[in-house]
Amino acid sequence: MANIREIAKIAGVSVATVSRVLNGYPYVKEEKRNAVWEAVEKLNYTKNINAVHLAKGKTSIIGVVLPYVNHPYFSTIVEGISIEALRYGYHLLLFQTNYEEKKEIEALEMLKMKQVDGMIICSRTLGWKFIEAYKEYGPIVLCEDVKGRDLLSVYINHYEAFMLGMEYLIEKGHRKIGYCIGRTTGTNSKDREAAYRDALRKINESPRQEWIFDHCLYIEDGKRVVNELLAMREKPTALLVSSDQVAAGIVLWGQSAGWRIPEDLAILSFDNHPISEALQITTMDLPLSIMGKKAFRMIYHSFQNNETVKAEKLEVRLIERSSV
Amino acid sequence: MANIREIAKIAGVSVATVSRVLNGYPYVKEEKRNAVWEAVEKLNYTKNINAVHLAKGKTSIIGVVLPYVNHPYFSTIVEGISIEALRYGYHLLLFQTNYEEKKEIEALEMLKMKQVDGMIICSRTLGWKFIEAYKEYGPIVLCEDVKGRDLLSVYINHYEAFMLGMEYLIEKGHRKIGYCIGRTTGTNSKDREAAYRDALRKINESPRQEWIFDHCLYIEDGKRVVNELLAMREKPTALLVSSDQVAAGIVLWGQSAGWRIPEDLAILSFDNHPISEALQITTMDLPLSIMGKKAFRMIYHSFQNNETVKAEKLEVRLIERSSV
DNA sequence: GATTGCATTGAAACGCATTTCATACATTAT
DNA sequence: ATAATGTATGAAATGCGTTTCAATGCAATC
Repeated sequence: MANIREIAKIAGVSVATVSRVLNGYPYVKEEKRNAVWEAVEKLNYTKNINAVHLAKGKTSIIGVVLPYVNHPYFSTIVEGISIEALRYGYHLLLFQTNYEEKKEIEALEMLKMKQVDGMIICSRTLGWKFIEAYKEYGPIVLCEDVKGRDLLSVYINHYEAFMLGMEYLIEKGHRKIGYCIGRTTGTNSKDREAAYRDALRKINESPRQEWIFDHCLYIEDGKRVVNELLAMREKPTALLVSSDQVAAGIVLWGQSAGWRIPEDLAILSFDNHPISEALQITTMDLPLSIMGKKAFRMIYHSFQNNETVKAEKLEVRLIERSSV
Repeated sequence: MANIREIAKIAGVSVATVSRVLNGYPYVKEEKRNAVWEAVEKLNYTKNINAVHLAKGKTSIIGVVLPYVNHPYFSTIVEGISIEALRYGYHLLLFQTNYEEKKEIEALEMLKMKQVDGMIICSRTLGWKFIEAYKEYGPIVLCEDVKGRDLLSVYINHYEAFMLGMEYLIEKGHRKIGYCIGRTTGTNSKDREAAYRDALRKINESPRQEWIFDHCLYIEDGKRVVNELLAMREKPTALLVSSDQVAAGIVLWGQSAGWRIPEDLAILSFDNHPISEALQITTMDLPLSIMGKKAFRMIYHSFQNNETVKAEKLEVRLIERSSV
């Protein structure tokens, strides 16, 4: 493939002039400009973008770290990031980590190696310290409350959101409440657990381990939850479910086990994914796509080195339907 | 940031030796090797990966072109690609196109510019010719039947799959059959339409335009379909639905309109997404994750320039449940 | 007529790792 | 003892676009 020097030779100008033409800079005579474009045409030339990246010291690529692409929670965030990235001429490099620390570190290393200009971490398992060690190489935004640490953050206050949910259930008369969560580690999960415990404490109920269902991510996990519930002597009367997907699974498999929702089991879930509307599940609307967009913008602003807001909290709201 | 020359200076060796150490090549004395690693440690050095990309002429990045990340059909393919890419040390650059030609071209240009070593096109709107023009810059695999064209392809024969579905519906006694599809253009869609028409012809029914529902992608599109059906004087008795998501929407909103499935409306859909199991929807299992994996492997093989199979057809199978 | 300033343009340096080629020494085979 | 291998190492070329700096040409200002 041709390079800029060949173009220069054919067009009878210097490489600097070719570069000027290619990048639309002024101060090039019309005729030379034309000569360059003609040579470009003739040789079917395209820039080698890796040389550009090297020379400029940046790539216009943002890394996106997430455990699974295939979960609506994450793919909605990515969608948001993607829309905004396109608007500003950025591309997205995907790092699917499966929550393995090694993969997360590899992703961060890509920031240090200048593979990406910035990083959005949708969810992580790696400790703070580790991540902070990389922020000198480029902006990193996390989709969680960083609790005052010096990292960028766009987040939903899951303590508040879960508390809101708990209060709603309690207000509806529930006292025996369980919950389903994707994992028990991670800021978001810890916050939710704290809200759960605090809410129960307020009504003098103590948390019951068997009513806490871990590893609930996908619709089919709802099936497992239903089966476990069926095997229990004492069931909760309500469940807070961290994902509409799982909630849908619980509702559907619960119904096929003969349960009426909410009479036999009330469900309050999170995300406000269209599936919750289809099933009339009461859910907490989480602005995931917006979270993605804001995460991108935060990175983008930090490139313009405007004084950026370090952390931005997004509001949730309860969508009352008929599963509670 | 330090570079390889500084490391060489500090370690008292040449840059070539540093490169050897960094890349684990033999023929370096133990002591020099150690000296290099020490210098690396001391300067907190990391390779500038853009220089590596430039020097090697490749990036170990594969481009993934798709219209929407946020649809289970595509995110499942991406998941498959991602798993396999990770295994072989490749990364994924996402190109969300929204089916805009301009964006698809931009993606292909990235192949020419050597931003990516190869490209997987999950779905496209751009013509063949255009894509073929880029295959000289790297392997391109499409997730559709390329019908003998000289492009790599991993595909599901949607004519057969749709025909299978039609025959199943017909066998169950249906003659008034409609279908829902994501878009009407595109190889896969055209193939499905052909199967639909051919199947109807066999039973001497003529296709009815109002029973063909376009733009059906997400669960909420099912709502629209139900509403349109409710407004019809003569409804079909069965619907072939190209996505489980839409099928789920139809089943759920249909039920809330008082329909019994399959008595009032039979539904046969595609994907075998877990939602179809939860709703007991009869569906055609499409090996989407496998398609992603195979697409990646095809690219990978073409790098090893083994003689590669140019096209691979994947089998589908009907999962009988109770929506027909 | 001299000075200031903008428009044009190219040489060369820069960003940085990889890889080839030549060289030097140490072994092993003949 | 000599040829043939293998080990070890560095200089220099290579991949390629961007950017700085100096220089030249030409028009406007004083």
